[in-house]
Amino acid sequence: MPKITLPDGSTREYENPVTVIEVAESIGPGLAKAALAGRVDGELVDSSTVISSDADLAIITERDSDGLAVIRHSCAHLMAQAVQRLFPKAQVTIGPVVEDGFFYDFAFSRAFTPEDLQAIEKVMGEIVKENLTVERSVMSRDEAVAMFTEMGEDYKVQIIESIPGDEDLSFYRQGEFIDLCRGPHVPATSSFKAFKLTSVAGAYWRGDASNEMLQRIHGTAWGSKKDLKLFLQRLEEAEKRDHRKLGRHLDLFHFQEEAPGMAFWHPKGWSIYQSVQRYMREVQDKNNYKEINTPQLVDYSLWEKSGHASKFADEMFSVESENRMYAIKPMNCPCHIQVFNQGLKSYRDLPLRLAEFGSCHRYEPSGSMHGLMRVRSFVQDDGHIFCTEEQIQAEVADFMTLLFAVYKDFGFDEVILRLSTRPEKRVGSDEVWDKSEQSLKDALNATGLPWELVPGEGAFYGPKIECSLKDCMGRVQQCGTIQVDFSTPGRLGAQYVAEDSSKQEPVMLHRAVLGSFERFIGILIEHYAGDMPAWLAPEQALILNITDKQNDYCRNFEESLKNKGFRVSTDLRNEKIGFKIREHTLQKIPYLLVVGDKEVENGTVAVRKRGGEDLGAMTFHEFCTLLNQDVASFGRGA
RNA sequence: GCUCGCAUAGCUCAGGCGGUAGAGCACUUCAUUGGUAAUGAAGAGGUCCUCGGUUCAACUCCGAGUGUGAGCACCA
Repeated sequence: MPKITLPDGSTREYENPVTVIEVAESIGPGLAKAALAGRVDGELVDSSTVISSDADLAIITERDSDGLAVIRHSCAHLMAQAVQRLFPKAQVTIGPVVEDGFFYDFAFSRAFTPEDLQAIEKVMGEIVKENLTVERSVMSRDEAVAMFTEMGEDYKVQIIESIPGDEDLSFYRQGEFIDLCRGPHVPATSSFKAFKLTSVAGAYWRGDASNEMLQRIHGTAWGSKKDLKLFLQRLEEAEKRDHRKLGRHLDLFHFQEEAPGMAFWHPKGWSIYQSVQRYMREVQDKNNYKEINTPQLVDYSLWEKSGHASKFADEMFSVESENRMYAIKPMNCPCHIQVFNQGLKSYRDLPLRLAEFGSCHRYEPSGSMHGLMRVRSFVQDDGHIFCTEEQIQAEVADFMTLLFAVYKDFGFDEVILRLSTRPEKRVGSDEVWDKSEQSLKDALNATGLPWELVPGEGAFYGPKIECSLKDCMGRVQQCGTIQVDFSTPGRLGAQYVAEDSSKQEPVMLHRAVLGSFERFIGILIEHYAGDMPAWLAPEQALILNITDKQNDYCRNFEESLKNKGFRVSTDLRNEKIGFKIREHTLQKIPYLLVVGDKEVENGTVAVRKRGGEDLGAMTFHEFCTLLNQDVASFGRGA
């Protein structure tokens, strides 16, 4: 006689075991119709699940984020069924839910075309109309293997064989289609209201490049047609923020065939770059980093000693000159150790924080390059902290504080934090790994923000924290990082004299706040959709005349603002004011200063903000105050 | 690197059963001195990514290369 407690705290008693859907029916027919699944004592289940003892129950509908996940997961099955109706020889593999949608990977003799996608979508619609019931069943591993072998679904057989233990497996059937699945799923194929197949691309079986390539079809599914439309609009808006597009329109940088993966920075883009660099230099100074600069070309032997040559030789650019092999530096750490190694270091010198805006080159795989986000030539805001084991924790904590302060100035409040811990192949004792992982964990916990643990993904020399931001299409881009390294200092002979006059190896912390200037600026452009805040804007204000009678006044005003250190220019062309306003608004200049006879007479400028807001007439002094305040606020809260 | 797609004027894009191409914006010139998102007119601008092949003829068809897009793999 189960007693069901609903989310609002009310309870209902039933004579006999009931299903989720029966409970929904007893509450109301509308809810029963909308029910997609249930959550029983916190666990997601099918709406057909029988509840036989007292339980907490929530009815899941499309309004629930879990409900949306159920729809999407079921939609992946729907798509697989449609694919197999159209292409009986296509084998199914896996079809999980991803952000905003789902995908399913198929093994098929050829790639699917956009026309195929349309056909698949059409068949999906037909299956929805057929209103097939989705039924759960349970089978033993052996039965399942036999069934899929019989069906010729080799990939499913592999999946089942790789599931450990001999627990029973659950399956979902709708019409002629059956798939191995944990569920839960929607009760019937009529549950789908809005879906769309978005793209097709190759993907390796089991994510391993040595395996064959499958065909991955991506789709999206929503609780209503309206939500689907909103999503598609959101995608369109996001595309407009693409830094590659804005980089061209705003004349910031370009790429060309002769230098793949290497940006040509134009005056305006370089201005942003320089502003970011000036800012970082100041931050580093304030935080007791010593800035250095090291060679671009270093004899190959150093990379052999550091261990990078053996691991990354294919990704390093090398140069031969006078029978000597050099590598263009792919990273700065070995060079920083060379600086550390000059002169005898004492424990009193630690922690020693060296920083460099270090230009690096890496031969990134062609398919991995992406605008400014992943390039072959980039500059890191690199830094290495040489310290003792005891100092790790405080240094990591300080770094995280610094990083958040910087991100805040750039207008980023949402940072994705991840901790990558010891990989299988590693150097250093477990004790040391315990300690360094713990230091990083403590630092992460101290931020008070959620973070994700990624076991086994650390570098071979130590664990790391990665701080990522999202680009306009929701792709996660790693920016800041801090990594503990117990290995490289030793390999390259770094030592300091301890209190007991013994020689000790320092611990090295690799750290970067922005990561690379290129990627970070790419992220910034997308974050602001090109509307750079005043402190970063290449041109902070532009003075516009109405007629050429005001030219001298405009030039004098420009000169005075430049003397105050502002980035200003004039547009005195013989064009109508509306035309010039439009043009410079499209160029996203923060302030447009209009000067006509009225302003000349009163010694003012008419200030128009980027968004179109009219701030009225201002004197030189008033405008300076305004711009100074704007610049001083950085990008906080923008 | 892998799968699939794409490459035409500075930019955004049309176009053609194989007979060397067009629009809008930008650019140049002229007129216009106009108060907050496009003044009008005229002009100039292209080895249709590169190299091979097929063909009387290739920007168009085929192949290779390069770059690029989406996804996968990689990311010290």
